[in-house]
Amino acid sequence: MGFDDICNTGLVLGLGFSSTTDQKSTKIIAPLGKGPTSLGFEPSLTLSLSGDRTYEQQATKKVSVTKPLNDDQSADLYRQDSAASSYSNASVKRERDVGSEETTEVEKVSSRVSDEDDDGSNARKKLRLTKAQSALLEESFKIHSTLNPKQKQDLARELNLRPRQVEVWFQNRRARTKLKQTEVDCEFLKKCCETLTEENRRLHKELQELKALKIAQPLYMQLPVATLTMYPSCERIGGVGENPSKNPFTIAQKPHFYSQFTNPSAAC
DNA sequence: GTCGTTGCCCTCGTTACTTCA
DNA sequence: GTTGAAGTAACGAGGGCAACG
Repeated sequence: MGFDDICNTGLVLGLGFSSTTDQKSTKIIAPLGKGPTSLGFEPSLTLSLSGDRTYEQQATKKVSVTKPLNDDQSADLYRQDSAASSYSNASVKRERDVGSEETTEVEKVSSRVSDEDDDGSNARKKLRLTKAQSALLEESFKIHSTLNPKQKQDLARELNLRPRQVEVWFQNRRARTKLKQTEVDCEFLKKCCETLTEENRRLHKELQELKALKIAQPLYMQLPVATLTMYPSCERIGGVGENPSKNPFTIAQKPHFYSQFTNPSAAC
């Protein structure tokens, strides 16, 4: 007896993925309003992820980037800053130290970097931002995950950092945020997978029980309908209540030809 | 209107450095 | 003091978009 036999019993076990599946048996709600949008699918059974863009900056990215370019003031500021640079390399050109003239004692680290810049050494510089700097950057990030040139300039001036440093910090911050969100999404999907696996296992077990019941009781020995116990899942699959005529268990609802031999207590 | 170029910014992946257990 | 892991600043590559000629 194989799977085909199961199918021949007239019992139907439905467990699959569909975007419109009635999912009342498993109620999993995304813990976050944000979903794993990086994945190209939505587990349909209960993983009705919102589909909201996880990172709103995706939508606002170009706005925040391009809009300021239309702002003559900020664009001029940026161009002015660019013009002040004597570097030709694009990446180096960004390394403008606009705030170096306002160095304070708080920013000794960044000052050190500026000094090294003056050396012209090509060694990679790495500084640790002060707590105050990090706090202000975080504060700004909460408000805007991306910065327009003017905001960048202002923030850099306020922090006594180069605009490029602010820019890099925001880039890295976005990356870290995305990474964290991905990890959260991953955990969520793992839990969903476990739940679905468990549900699948349970339904298979249920099916086996029903199958065994079917075998134990030949057709002419079917129990009267009143004695049948309908499993909740079967009710769902069978559509009981919607249209009784489509009930897969209707065979016992009609008086059977051999009903006089029916023995509810027959165990074999 | 279309095309090529330029400039800017982005993400992604990586490297290098710092901090901490 | 050493070491490995984690965190993170910095970088380069590649791509998208807008402005311009």
